[in-house]
Amino acid sequence: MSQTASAPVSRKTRGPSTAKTENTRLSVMQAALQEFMAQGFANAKISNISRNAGVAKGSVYNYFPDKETLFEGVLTAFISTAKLEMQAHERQPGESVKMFLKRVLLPVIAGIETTGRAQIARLIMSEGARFPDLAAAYVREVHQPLLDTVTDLINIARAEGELKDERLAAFPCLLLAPNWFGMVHNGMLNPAAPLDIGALFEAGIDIFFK
Amino acid sequence: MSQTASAPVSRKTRGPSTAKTENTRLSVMQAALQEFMAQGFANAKISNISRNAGVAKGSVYNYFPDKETLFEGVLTAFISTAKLEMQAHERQPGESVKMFLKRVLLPVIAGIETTGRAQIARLIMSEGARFPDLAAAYVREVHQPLLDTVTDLINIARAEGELKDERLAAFPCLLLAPNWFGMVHNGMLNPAAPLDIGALFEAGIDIFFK
Amino acid sequence: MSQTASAPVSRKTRGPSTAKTENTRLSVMQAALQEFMAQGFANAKISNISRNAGVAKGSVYNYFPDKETLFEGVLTAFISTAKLEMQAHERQPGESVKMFLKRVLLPVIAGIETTGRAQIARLIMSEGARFPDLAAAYVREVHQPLLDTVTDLINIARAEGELKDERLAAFPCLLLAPNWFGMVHNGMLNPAAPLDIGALFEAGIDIFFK
Amino acid sequence: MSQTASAPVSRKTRGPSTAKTENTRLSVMQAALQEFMAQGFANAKISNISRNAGVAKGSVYNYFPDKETLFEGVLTAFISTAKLEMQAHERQPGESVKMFLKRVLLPVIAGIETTGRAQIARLIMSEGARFPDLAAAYVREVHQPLLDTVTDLINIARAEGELKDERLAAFPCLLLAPNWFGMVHNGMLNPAAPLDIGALFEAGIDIFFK
DNA sequence: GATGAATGAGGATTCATTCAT
DNA sequence: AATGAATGAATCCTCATTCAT
Repeated sequence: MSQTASAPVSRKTRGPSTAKTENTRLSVMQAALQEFMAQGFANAKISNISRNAGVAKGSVYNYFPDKETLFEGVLTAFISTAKLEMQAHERQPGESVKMFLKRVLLPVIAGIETTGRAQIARLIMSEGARFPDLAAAYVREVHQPLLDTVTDLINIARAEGELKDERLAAFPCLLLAPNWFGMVHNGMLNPAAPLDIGALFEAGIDIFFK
Repeated sequence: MSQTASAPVSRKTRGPSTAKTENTRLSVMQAALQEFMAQGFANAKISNISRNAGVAKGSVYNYFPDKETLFEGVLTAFISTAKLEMQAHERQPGESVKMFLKRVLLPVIAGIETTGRAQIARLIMSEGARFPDLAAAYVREVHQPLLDTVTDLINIARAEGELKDERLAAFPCLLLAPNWFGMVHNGMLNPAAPLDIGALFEAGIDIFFK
Repeated sequence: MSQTASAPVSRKTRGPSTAKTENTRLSVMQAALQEFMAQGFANAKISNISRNAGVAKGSVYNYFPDKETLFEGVLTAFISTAKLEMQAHERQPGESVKMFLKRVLLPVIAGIETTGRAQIARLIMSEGARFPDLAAAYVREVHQPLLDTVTDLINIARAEGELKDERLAAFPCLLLAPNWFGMVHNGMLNPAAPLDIGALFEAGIDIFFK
Repeated sequence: MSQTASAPVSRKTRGPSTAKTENTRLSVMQAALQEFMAQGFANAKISNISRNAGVAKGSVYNYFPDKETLFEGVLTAFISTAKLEMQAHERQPGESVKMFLKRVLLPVIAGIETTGRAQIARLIMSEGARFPDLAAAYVREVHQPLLDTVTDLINIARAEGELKDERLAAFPCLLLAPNWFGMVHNGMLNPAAPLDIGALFEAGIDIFFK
């Protein structure tokens, strides 16, 4: 990294440009994500993906050896994207856990439908049973970290006397359950009358934290 | 069977063949439910269903015109089965809503995985987006009635002063959210480490009701 | 190689790039031969050939317009290589035809598996029906010359009284038949228990020449 | 077999007739054999096979799970057919081994091209390297039994003093080598000028047996 | 009604070949 | 000349559905 600007590292290799290649891969992945989210794995068509990506059918196979790998690859990639970077946030001096949750976590949850996170979670719900590795990746990358964070906060609240009830500490996932119900409701049970997941989550916070 | 040939009862609409037919229809439906629950709609094979039902592949089509109708028919039928007959229960004199919930609803929820109700719910979660009518039927027959019952109870608890917080009354579904999270967890996120949904639900009751 | 830079020989048709080009062509041909021998025509992959040749896939097409031409080109070239240079050898004074065959031809036949000749012959056997031109080239360049040589020798042996039986003269190919059987056996029928083609051929000589 | 005509055993089961089914299987197998012999495995098209069999493409898969199994199944079946039933023949009193070979084996070999045996042998030669199980089956069912028979006869001829030379006893396959060369010649090297394999084989017999 | 062989539309996948860089 | 990503025709295989028996 001590290299100065006078040393142009990226010398184009011969042949097709690397940039174009990366664009193609990205197009394919985005088109695939759309198709899988809209149709599910079994109903998704490679031909739809390639068409929407603006490439030939065979091009998809230049990047992923088969449909299954494409599915897992795309989902895994977007799962990483979906990671909530909670650890970057700190409680401010004198801020209660409840306030911290509302300030930091609530906006994220409230935007779950608009950022695509709910879509991914629903795809995991739909296909997780048939793609255990994928589900495991989702849990490892997204669900468990969030649950761990929430668990820590609950324990802190207990220690600091903010939280009297020990039940939530026994089942921290209760704090997140409203989100899951909301996503199920909005995507599967009754998409015509979607719930406001932010409101749901906030109500939960209010109840759990007295 | 003690009926002799001398008693040829006139029957245009009902006969011995009808009973056999009904048995066959039932075999097909049960086999279909198993297959759909295990594989999802797209991966379910009519041939598996007919084999497990002990009939020929073509016979399935004597009862259901196509796979989709079979799916919706079977699910709809078993959804009715899954209805919780809460209305048959009454609060006992002096019983709090909380106690009533624990006495009547908790056992049902606790057995959700063993009675097949969770399986059906998960199938709705997996396929609901692609079968809105089915999802609507599930909501109408199962989810909404339960939610209505719970809502009523919450309102009663509020009215009787048992429940101080008005948030639960605003979002009664919060009471049921833990169940949904549990079903998602056990079926899709981490089947290897299933949660005790009964315990989860009970903890929720304890927290929500003080 | 001792030529210095101060001797820029004028060469319009030949240049440094030509040498490089020839090397590339040779790499491709060798890799192609290996691939075709190992996989047969239909199963051979251009991508394997280019990889093993250390060039890009497209470069193969700078030298051969298509797979078929590559196949025939490579085989034809190596067929020439496989030519047995029998005509360079002379019978020594007093040497019987039988002795001459054992001294000159037997070693060649005995080494047929290790020199790659058997591999090429087997490729001709596998693909000859689909590439008649190739088979014809093989016959013209390799098989027929050997057969002619052998025929001449048999006639000489007959004339010189070394060979009493006229049947071999009628069917000189009988002398070569053991080789073909050996190659079929070793490559197609039972590669796990290869025959010693040299021994087979020698036994044939011994029997044919009394 | 003591059953009289008054006991019609074959009662039609419900559904499609078994006879038609067997016809279909046979059509498919024959069409497949033709296609594979004409094109080799890799170039054979299932669509050609089904068309020539007069059935739908999918019907082929009712009998064989995939192309490879079809190939091996068909070949294996016809290999059994190709078995030479030599053991049914006995040397007549006073008949020399040589005469016996000419009376019994020669006609079979002479008709090798017209009975389809040569075609099958050539298919084994073409594909044996890629289908070792098939080659093994051919050796086990066809080649080895014939070689064993021939070996026995050679040993008998040796024992009875008809055959002086011990070389043939050491390499009995030499007796069969002319056939293989003939098949290679006629199918792969020079189909335009086919050899008379019967004449070739007979000349071999004459030479080997003095 | 029951049967299961036959059907063929549909979709995943391969790979020789092209061509912009 | 060299490169290798892009192409798409070609082919295997699946499986819901039909229908003669």
